[in-house]
Amino acid sequence: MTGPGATIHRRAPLRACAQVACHDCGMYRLCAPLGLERGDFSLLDTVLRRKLIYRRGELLYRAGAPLEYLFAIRGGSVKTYLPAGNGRVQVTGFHFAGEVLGLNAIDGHRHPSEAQALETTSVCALSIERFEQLARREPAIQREVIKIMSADIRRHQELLLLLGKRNAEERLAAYLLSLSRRLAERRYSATEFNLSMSRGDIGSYLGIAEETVCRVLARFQEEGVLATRRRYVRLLDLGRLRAIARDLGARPG
Amino acid sequence: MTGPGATIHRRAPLRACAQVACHDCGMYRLCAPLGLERGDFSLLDTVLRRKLIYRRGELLYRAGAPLEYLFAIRGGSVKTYLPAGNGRVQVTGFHFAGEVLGLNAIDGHRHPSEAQALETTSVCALSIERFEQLARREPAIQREVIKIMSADIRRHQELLLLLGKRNAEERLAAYLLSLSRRLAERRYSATEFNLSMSRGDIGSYLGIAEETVCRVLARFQEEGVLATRRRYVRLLDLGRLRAIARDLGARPG
DNA sequence: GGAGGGGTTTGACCTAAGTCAAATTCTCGT
DNA sequence: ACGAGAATTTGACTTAGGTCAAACCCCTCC
Repeated sequence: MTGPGATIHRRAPLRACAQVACHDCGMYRLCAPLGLERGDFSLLDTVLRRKLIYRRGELLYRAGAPLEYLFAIRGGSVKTYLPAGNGRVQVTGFHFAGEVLGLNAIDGHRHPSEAQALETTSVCALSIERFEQLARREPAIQREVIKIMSADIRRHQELLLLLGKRNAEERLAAYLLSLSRRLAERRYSATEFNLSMSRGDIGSYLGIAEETVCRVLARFQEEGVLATRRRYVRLLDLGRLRAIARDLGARPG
Repeated sequence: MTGPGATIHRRAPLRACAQVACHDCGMYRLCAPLGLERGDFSLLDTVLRRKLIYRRGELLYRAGAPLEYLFAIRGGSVKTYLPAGNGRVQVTGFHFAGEVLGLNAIDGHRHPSEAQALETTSVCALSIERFEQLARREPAIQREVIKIMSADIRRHQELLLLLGKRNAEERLAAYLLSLSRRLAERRYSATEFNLSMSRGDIGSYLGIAEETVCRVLARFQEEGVLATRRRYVRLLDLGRLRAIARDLGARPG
């Protein structure tokens, strides 16, 4: 009754809850020069914030708040979003273990966006003052920041393309593939995972209505491209999904 | 016959064709430490590219090409865009005097987007090798790069908001206000200017069809919000335009 | 375990904006 | 100045996807 392609009944196995090792973390190259791994706890205390665990729904920072810490996600996931005036929000990204948050506030020293934990999430928080002191001395750190920001810009550009030029099916297909790729990079299954974000979040991120997300997922399911049950997703036909996304996930040269 | 609010007849006065002084250029803080202003031409030659003038339609760089130069726009305007598969493109930005192009290629060392002159445009081109040599020694340069990239990210986020959450009228109103503000910063008129980009470019940038751009502009004209004749635009009611854009241009704090 | 509530799904309806096509107006090179 | 071609505008028609509303399904908390 639960063979490949069949509808998913009952509850699916939950994701493993592993955290990234420091070695795999996007902030590693920032932390390493600070000697944070060597157990220098007096320094560690001045750099790290106390609260390192956020529950589902808790905020890492508010939009407009002064930049105090850079956050590296150790485990869990976070959404970032911009307030869009009328109480609505535009989700600008979903972030997983190993990613760094807060860099987009570096020049204004104020967070342009807000960050909220999607599930229980543990982070390393790096004091911005400390960070800047050290960065001034250590050009390698700055070069890392530039790399991270550059990658950020590239991701934004892909999203721009998605929002400007793709219909709902293409957006969702590209989204699922991107998720799949990012999870695979973290050694999770590329074809079977739990979404930590709601349909509404996905819709906001992709610029489509919540209901449209549901409808397109239903259509994909009818066509045998994937199976969903609530937040659990199994991708059944990656080839077809890529065709729908028109190779947005493909990397040239 | 040509009073305020009236239709524009015949040809409108052309914009003044001033270039920014080095002092007002976004690359100034990058150039200054290199001593480029002091007439050190032997250094200048190793850093600057020969061709400094691009005609309308000429490319500054192609998508996928290796990063060779950073470009600072001295005068004129440039559009950047991503190839979107099917031969179509997504315009990702319009750039004016004082802005720096190419930074989004810094970590990949390949241009993710393509840049094309919208009119006769003069630039300073800074060799990336030279730049990186110098940046390694001079942390101040890197800090400037970080600032410029950070501002870039913020602009992208505003655009994301526009593409994800606004209808055609709101997008166009916000676009015109943003143009107006940027031109005013460069000491042009905030209410009267020539667009250097086509309706198609605007539509691509805003994620709407060329025809929709025309129709919305026509509607604005009927309502007395602005007057257009071809690429010449006069904003007649900034208040109303801001209301339509729902204060996207407003700066909090 | 039952009530409550948030997230999800589905249906009906409607509108903003896309597409196709043709007319018109400029621009630019010769 | 002229002609070719590009950009813009307008119209007619179509449709993807938004909105509103109701049902449903879990999950949590008491």
